[in-house]
Amino acid sequence: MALPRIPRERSLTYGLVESVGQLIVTGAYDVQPFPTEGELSRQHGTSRSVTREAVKMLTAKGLLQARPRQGTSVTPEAQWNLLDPDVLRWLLERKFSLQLLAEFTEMRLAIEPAAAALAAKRADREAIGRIREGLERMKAAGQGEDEPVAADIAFHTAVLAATGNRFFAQLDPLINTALRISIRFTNRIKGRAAGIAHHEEVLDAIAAGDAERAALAMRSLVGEVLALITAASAQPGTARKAARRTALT
Amino acid sequence: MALPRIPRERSLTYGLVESVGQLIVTGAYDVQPFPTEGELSRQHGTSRSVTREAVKMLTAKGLLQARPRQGTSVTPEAQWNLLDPDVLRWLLERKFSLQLLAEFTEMRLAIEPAAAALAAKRADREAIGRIREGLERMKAAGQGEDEPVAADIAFHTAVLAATGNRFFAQLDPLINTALRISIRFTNRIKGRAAGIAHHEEVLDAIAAGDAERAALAMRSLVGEVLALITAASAQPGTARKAARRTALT
DNA sequence: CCCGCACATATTATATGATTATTAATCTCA
DNA sequence: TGAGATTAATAATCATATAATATGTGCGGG
Repeated sequence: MALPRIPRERSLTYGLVESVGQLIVTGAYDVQPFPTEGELSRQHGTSRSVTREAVKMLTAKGLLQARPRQGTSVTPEAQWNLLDPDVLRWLLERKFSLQLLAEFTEMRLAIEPAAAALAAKRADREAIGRIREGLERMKAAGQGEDEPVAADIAFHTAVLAATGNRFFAQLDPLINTALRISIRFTNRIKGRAAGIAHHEEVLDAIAAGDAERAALAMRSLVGEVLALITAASAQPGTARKAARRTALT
Repeated sequence: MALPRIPRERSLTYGLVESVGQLIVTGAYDVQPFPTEGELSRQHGTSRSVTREAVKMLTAKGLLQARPRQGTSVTPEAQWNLLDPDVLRWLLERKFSLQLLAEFTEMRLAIEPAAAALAAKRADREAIGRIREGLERMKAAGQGEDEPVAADIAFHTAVLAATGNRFFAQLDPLINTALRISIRFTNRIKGRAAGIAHHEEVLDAIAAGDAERAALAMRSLVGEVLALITAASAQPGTARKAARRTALT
């Protein structure tokens, strides 16, 4: 039996991508210009090869652009590939804003009901089984920190996978990232019991093959999250507290 | 006045990213293993630095993974970042399939009606102006090849931008890519007059601030495209013809 | 004072060779 | 047979040199 084998992902290069990526999204280079390759190498104690490869990866994610004699620079925020899981994670963890979370949730509100409808239409037994599994885990989970979140995420992941559509499935890492943040935020405000009822309704509708009801149920589920977020952002002070809570390190 | 200044994007590295990216998505490495850095350099006549940087960019897009002693390998297709504009473009241009186009259009069917609704709710005058501009261009366009397509794309781009939501806006390059392919495909089947009427209805609803009507209009617009695509894929032979039409080079 | 051209210059882009770290595969020995 | 040590292949990293490319600078002429 093959071991799960932990992927490395902790080479100097990947480490540099992480650090510099986080620095970029937090706006560290909004005032001072982005350093040249040489400086960047010196600052992080890496060779130029490593630096260049990290810069190239960040370029592929749309965060940087480089031209000879002009130097490397941070691209305008509008060009960042927000749909890259790394970029979204850096933004949500390092530069959290209720505004950003709200915008993402608006997109979830477009995507997830459609996903539930597709899943219902497709009615793949095995896939539905995995959705049910996620729900059971949610119900069984205690008041710990990690397991309820993981179960909730597993539910949404299973729904996206059940669409049989590669693009919906691709949104999974993004929604996972955002959910981890989002749940941490909404759990304080609202108990989990109501949430479970909603999830149950989604599963029922999908299992029954009722696309329209599945979409409606999912819409009300996500819509409630969005309502919580927008309500919180209207209330001054909450944003700062939320940022503190979600910040890691 | 600063010239538009053509971005380079044609360095050896970017060229290599393009070639290898296209080779990967077409499945060239499904049978034979992905070459080692040294071989890849030799095959493409580039130095190891260039090769490594290109590999790193493709790694950032989720197409490759590398580990010492094991070599570089193509990641399972499920891990490819389909939401990266380059990856989607390579797939649609080099390994076109009606199935993929249909799946993407399913996602459009979830996204674009919601975008229209958000645009209507927001009712930003300037943004609506840009949507109208796209529509005017569509009406004015002759039977040329490029301008009608560009105008149609401009319309959809403007709607996404009018949402004021960064994530919807981010989907623009993806939808642009797919639209370029999609229009080329559907135009053969169906005249453009009906299309313009639908677009007009979307604009009217957004301008009137009627979110629900905007969503419905957009849904029927995109839904029609999806119907064309699924109808075509049911009809044998069409797929091959479509692939030939959309293939570049 | 302004324009246009050559030229210097800073920076990324590319090339090359060597060294190190990682890990799959093999071998050794109990 | 199996666990542990060894080997070897490969990416990862380092160091250095050269080339290409924009950007500024200064000079000459109008």
